[in-house]
Formats: sequence, C-alpha cells, structure tokens
Amino acid sequence: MLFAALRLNRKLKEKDEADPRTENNTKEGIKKEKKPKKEEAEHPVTTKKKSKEEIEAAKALKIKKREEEEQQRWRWWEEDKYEDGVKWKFLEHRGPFFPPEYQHLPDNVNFYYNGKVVKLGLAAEEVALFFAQMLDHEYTTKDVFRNNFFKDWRKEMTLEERVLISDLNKCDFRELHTMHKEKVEARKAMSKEEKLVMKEANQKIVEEYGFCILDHHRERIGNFKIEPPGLFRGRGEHPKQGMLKKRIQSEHEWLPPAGHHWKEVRHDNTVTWLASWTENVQGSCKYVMLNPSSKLKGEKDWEKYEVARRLKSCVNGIRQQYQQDIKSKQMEIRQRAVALYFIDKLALRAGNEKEEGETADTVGCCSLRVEHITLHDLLEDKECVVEFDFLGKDCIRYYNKVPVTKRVFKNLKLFMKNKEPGDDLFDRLNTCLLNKHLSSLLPGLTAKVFRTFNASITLQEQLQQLSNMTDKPAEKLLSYNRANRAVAVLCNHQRVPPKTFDQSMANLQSKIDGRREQLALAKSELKLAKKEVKAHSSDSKLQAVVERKKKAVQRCEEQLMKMEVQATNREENKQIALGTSKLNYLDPRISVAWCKNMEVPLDKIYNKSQRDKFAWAVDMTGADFLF
DNA sequence: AGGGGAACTTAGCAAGGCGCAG
DNA sequence: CTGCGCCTTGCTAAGTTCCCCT
Repeated sequence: MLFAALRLNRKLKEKDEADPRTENNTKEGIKKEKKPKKEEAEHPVTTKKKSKEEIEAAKALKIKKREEEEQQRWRWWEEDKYEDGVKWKFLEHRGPFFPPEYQHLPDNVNFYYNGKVVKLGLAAEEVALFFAQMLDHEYTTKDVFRNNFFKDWRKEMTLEERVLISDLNKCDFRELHTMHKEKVEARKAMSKEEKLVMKEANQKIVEEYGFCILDHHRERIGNFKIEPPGLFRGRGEHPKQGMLKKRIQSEHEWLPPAGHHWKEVRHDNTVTWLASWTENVQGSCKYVMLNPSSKLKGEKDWEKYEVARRLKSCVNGIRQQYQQDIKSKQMEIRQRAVALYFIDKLALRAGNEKEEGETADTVGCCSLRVEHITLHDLLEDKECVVEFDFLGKDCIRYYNKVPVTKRVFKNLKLFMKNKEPGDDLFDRLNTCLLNKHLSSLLPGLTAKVFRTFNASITLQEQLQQLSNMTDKPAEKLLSYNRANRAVAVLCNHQRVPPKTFDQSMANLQSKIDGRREQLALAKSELKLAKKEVKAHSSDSKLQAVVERKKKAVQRCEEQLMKMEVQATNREENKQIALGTSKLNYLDPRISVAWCKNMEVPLDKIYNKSQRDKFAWAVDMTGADFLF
C-alpha cells in the first residue's frame, strides 16, 4: 500500500490493526543479535570468568554497529536542496498505529452509584475508568476538572445512565481504581521473560509502523501511535481540564466509503506531516511527523541556526535602531522598540494573543499586562528596576528583577499611565506587527530568532570563559554544564526538583565524607611509608610501598574531586532543566567544536538520540567553528 | 488589518529501563 | 546480584509563525 500524506478524521473506521501479541518467529536483524546474549546472561552455561572477554566482544560489537550505522546514515546535508516549498518527492508509509479498542471490565469489578452497583455501558464505563485511573492525582479534586469531566462523561452515557447518575460525588470508582493499580503492579512484577516478550512485540510495531520511506531513505517517524482517548490534562489553571479527549476513529457508523479507510489521501509534498487529525477538546490539528533525526527536521533545524547566525552579524545595528526607536514620536514604534528590548535582553517569547477562557492565562512579551510588571526607581541599590512576575508558556513563572535604561524606564511609566492592572502593557503592539518589522530588517527574522541567537551566543561565550584545556575531564564537563545552565536560566527553563532530590544529595554528601576520611587515612599512611624509607635509606621494597601509597592517595583524590564536582553540578541544577535548551536553542556545532578543542568525547555531551538528531552538525563541524 | 486555521517548534512531566554501587 | 537512583524516552500540551480569507 502506498500512501502519500494521509489525512484522517476521528470519525473514520479504524485501520486494520495488527495484533502485536500474535506469535511470529521470524525475528531478524538487530533483535537476532540481542536475544541470545540476554539468554546467556540468565543461564550462565559456562564459567563466569568469560565475562571479561564477553564485555570486550560486546564493546567491539557496539563499535562495529555504530560504524555500520554511520555508514548507512543518509548524509542529506551533502545533497542539493529541493526547490522552495517541496519537502519530498517520494513518500511511503504504513499509516499510524491505533490504540486497542476498549474492553469491558471484568464482572467482579464494580462501579457504585449512591452505594449501589451500576453496570455501565461500554462508552460510559470507558470514560469512568479514565477518571478512576487518576483518582490519586490532584487533578480529580479540582472543581474545574470534576465539572468538565462530569459534563463530558454524561454525554457518553445512555439515557438511563444519565437519568440515574446526576451527582459526581455519589460516584464510587474505588474498585476500578484498585483494579488499575493492580494492573500496574502486575506489569511491574512481570518476569524478565515476560518483559522481553512485551518488548519484542513493541519492537515489531515499531518496525512495522515506526518508519517511512522518504526519497529512498528509511526514516524514523516521531509519533506514529495515535493518541489514545482520555481526560484532557491541561497545564496550570486550564479551563478545559477534565474534558474528554475522544478516541480517534469511528464511533460513527455512517462513514467511510467502502474500501477507503481514510478521510482523504493527499499527495501534498509541500508538507512534512504523514497524517493529521482534529482533536476535539481544543479543536486543533494534530500531526504525525518524523523523528528529529530525519532529514525534514534536521534541515529545518540547521536553517534555524543559520538565521540566528545571520542575526549575529547584524544585531548591533538592530540594537542601535531599537534604542533610537524608543525615542520615536509614534507610540506604536516606541512600544515595539521596548518590547524588542525585552525580547533581546531577556529572551522573552513573542507572546501571541490567546482566546480568553480557552486556555490557561499565560503571557509572553507582546501580551504582557500592566499587572505583570512593577517599576522601582530604586531597588537594592540599583536604579530603574523592572520587576517581572508572570506566567509564561506551560504556566512556568517568570520572575526577574532587571535594571533597564532610563529611557526604557520612562517609557514603561508612560505605557502604564491611566491603565488598569488587567490592561495590555503594549496596547499598540502585537506579534504580527513586531514580526513584520523584524522581517523587514532581515529576511527570516522573527521574535523567536532572538531567543535562539542569544542562547547560542551565550553558550559560546560561556564555554570560552569557563573552560580550560588543563582541567580534568570532570571539570571540563562541569564547565559545559554551567555554560548550558547559563542559557537555561536565560530562557527560564525550569523543572520541579525531583522528589528524591534532598535524599540523594544527602547520600552523595555522606559518600563524599566517607571518601574524605579514606583520603586522610591514605595520606597518613603515605607519610608513614615515606618516613620508613628515610629511616632505612633507600630500601627498594619500601620505595615500592611509597609508590603504591602515592597511587592510592591520587586515586582517592581523583574520586573525591569527581564526586565533589558532581555534587556542585547537581546542586546548581536543582530547579533548572538543561534539556530544552540543549535540544532546541543551542547550535550543536558549538558543542561539537568545543568537544574537539577540549578533547572531550562527544558522547559525554550528547546521548545517542541527541547525536542522531545533530548528525549533520557532528559530521560537518571542525574545531574552528564559530557561531 | 485582522481573524482564524494550518503547520511546525518548543515544553515539562512521568514511566520505565539501565547502569552502577554496595 | 540486586536494589535504587538517574537518564532516556515517550507523550502530548502549548507555544510561534505564516498564510488565506473576508
């Protein structure tokens, strides 16, 4: 079967589902290598002593595999680009993978309403289970969530069910909840063999659905699995939290024309998605797209950094201009200039308008409101300080106290004059206006390019400043992480500290303490040994002892240093997420060049999938690269 | 000239697998 | 060898931008 880009509709019939659990003995390729090894490990037929050789062999195999992979890699960056807009010439794929249909609960698991067992129909029961599964999540205690859920749930009920079930508080989902928890436990408790079977079944699905052929090359698909139905979980105070996210496919029988599984098969090669559908909660489109390692994504990524580098070469002029524009007679231009100042200096997002009541109340630069900033003529010994406090993307709080120029400060006062806290700070500005202006300054320039540019240039500068060739490997890595961290702070990439943070920090600390004692001991032993040597002039045996002790001290020191660096790094990273900037904002060529210059292996910086994503950069970048 | 939708990037969280210390 | 913490991976929500339509 050959599909071009496919467009689906949730009303359509489910595609023939290949049962992942069917027996199939024809395992090929990669799996063949893996399987026997594992079995050997479980049933050590011969001696364990072999393990060293085995490890060596495994290493060699890994290297060989890596090389093979490297040889097979599509070096699209060495090819000519297509004419504008064309994304591919040939595309073949299997269509997306659909989640399994819902099966009725076992007879002994009951839902109760008002204390009495109620056997729900398939539709209502499925939705009830969504709620039951989340019972120990905070979500289910929130009014908005509960109300939205209940409203949507009732829509799935039969008339009788709807008549009966009128109050969520009288619903008892506990048995469903327990069943779900048991299922999770059972999955965890599966034996190694069972887990392996599951893994292989999943592999099979990936093999079948997870790839497409694009212009004669096999490319990994990013999200080939259709999102299963469930309850919508927005972030922050989302007005739609708890609503039912419906199953993508046919609950409506009136479709589709016989023999056609898809709403429409489109052959549109100006587009990068393989399939799309409309999601019912927000009414937006969702897409099946390729993996970040694909040509389509990689090429775009590369281009993104090239635009950012172009900005680098003209950013001084642009900065001068917006400083000038702040004095403009036209209010619109002054607002634009101040907004751009923030975007450039603070790496704020553009800030599109959002429909009220449809999403959580978050803002970016252009959508800042008066209530989001406080002006301080003097704060902590600094003049003209702007205090920002607002919720940005994903409801992550942005809090920052920033000294600004007098001009900017005066303008902000002006913009805020006679306004209510809820009014727009930049009432004459929106992202469209701003971006139009930007693209007139430099083709391809938009607000978000500043984020990319400032992130990447910060990394480069920080790496330059922080790293020393003479440092130990662990120290070099700490420097890299610190540079990365500076970017994450700039971009406000946060995370909630892991639940186990304090504990694991304490554990590490006690390990450090232990090692310190060990070091002290080793040192005193060394001293003693040296004394011995002196006392008995140069006895060669004693000399050897000294050497040994010296080595021990050295080893101890190294390990201690390593752990201390690790502790510092972890502490500094407590609330900061490095991944997002690494993956989306930092030109990978900066990191590749740094690794070459510092003689740090690349895989200390990038894991496998990151190396795949940035293969183009890894391949083309020399030590002399400058962003 | 602005509203809305399509297309694509950016985002944090949670589960689970994997590696490492004890 | 095993238990545990960390990292990777998957998931999907939430942004940005562009373009078309009115």
